[in-house]
Amino acid sequence: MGARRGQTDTVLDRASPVPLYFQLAQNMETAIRSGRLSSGSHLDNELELARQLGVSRPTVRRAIGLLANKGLVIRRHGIGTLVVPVRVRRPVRLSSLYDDLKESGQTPATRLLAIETVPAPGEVAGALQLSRGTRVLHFERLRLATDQPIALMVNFLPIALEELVTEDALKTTGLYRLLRQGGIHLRLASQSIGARSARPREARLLKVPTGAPLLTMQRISYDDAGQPVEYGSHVYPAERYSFEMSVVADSRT
Amino acid sequence: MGARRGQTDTVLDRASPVPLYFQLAQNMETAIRSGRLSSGSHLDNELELARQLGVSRPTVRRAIGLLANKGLVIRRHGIGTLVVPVRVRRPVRLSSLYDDLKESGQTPATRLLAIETVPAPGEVAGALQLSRGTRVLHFERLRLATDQPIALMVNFLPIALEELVTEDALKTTGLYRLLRQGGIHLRLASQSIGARSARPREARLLKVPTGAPLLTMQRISYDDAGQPVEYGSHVYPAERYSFEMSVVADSRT
DNA sequence: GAGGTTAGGTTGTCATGACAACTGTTTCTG
DNA sequence: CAGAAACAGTTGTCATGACAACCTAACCTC
Repeated sequence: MGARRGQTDTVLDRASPVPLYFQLAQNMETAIRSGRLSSGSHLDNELELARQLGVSRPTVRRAIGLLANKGLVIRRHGIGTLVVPVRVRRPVRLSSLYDDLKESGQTPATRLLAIETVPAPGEVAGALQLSRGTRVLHFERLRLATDQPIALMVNFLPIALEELVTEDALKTTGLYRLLRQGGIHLRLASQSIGARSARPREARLLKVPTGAPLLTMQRISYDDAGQPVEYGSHVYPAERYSFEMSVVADSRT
Repeated sequence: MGARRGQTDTVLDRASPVPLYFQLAQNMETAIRSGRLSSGSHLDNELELARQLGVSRPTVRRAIGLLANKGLVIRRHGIGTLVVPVRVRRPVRLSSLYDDLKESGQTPATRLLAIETVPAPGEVAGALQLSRGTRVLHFERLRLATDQPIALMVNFLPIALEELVTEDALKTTGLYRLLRQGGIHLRLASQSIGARSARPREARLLKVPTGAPLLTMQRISYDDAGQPVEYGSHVYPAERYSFEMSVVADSRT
């Protein structure tokens, strides 16, 4: 016996606080990444999936919509939904380098070079929407992956976060995880990626020749309420770091 | 007389082929960017908006969802939806450099350095899912903004597009616009942003010193059907170019 | 006055139903 | 045999209704 099951051999938990469409999307993503749903194959149609899983079609559509936004599947009007060839992606997102490294199996380490409060320089004050000279929390970290330096990060935060972001905490945890633990939910960031030559101090710290090409990123992060929470200016040795991302075209879905 | 109107002084056209939620999202985006909806202010609640506009709540939600994904508004459960401070954004998207330049008021120009068919190098063959050595269309362009070189772009396309992407067409139009006109809808791209030093030829073309830092981008674009359509390898002089983007955190919306 | 409780308003989730629009195939027609 | 037309199957759009979860502020109680 046992009900006829389709391609998604999953069980949804209606008692869970996690929404059904989200559970479903995760299950499908797992199925795709594990190869249970092979590249290029058609998904069952939406009505059929809804019937199999005992949910409504909008719920199925919403789950598939998430996957489509991630670029894992492609919908085609009149045709169906197909699974995209899986590729390695490191999407640009609001997560910490620490998490990313851990996920990829490397052993991350942090050297805290400085932590102090300073008057905000002009650019920082503008970014954090403070008046110039307001004292802010400033720190500088050197990030290593398997003993090789991969990032030099300078950060400025509003002074109110001084108690949350402490010296000890920074040595063992990434900044974003810290903020999340403190109940601060980052929702939005604007960032700029560029390049320039390594200055002598940077070169020494990152163990590259002076003048070597560096990737640079400036980022301003905002929380739930739209308040700026962090200004970061990071540099990465170009031969050891790059940004991978997948981009989905504006489709009206 | 005249019906009471809320913050979105808009008219929706039910006869238009453009979906209502999309019309609404565009109207709201215009209102936000023009300042008619000021930063930090609350939007009317969803039911109220639905009533004002004569549409259903799901339609309003979908429109607001689009804006939230773009980072223009932030939704807060139990609170409402607020307008995010407007900032200059150049989101990473599937558009052409040509379009971007035109939008920002510069006068773009293109010098076509080469166009020919060649056997696909290994990396290109892999990207386009062809067997190594298959002939592909290859071309190289130098892009200028107000007579200053800002990008050196190398592209490889399947040979089938030879008739669409011609020498004359490339001189006057961007590649992406060309493809769109040819009925090819790009839906997805995976790209990698990095940096390295300028080689002599690149330096000469881009008018920077040899060894100067360059931003690099590799991109593979896929169409509707998930087929790879283009492989591009571009370099930008770091002092004249950077990637601006806004990132929205994974929220379950 | 401080703290907990309640009420009202908001977004979040989910179901059901209906029809439109698009695609590929089959069938019909000339 | 070729082209046009009908058809079946799919995703796209939109409406209505209901309840849950969450936040703020006012109120009540101690």
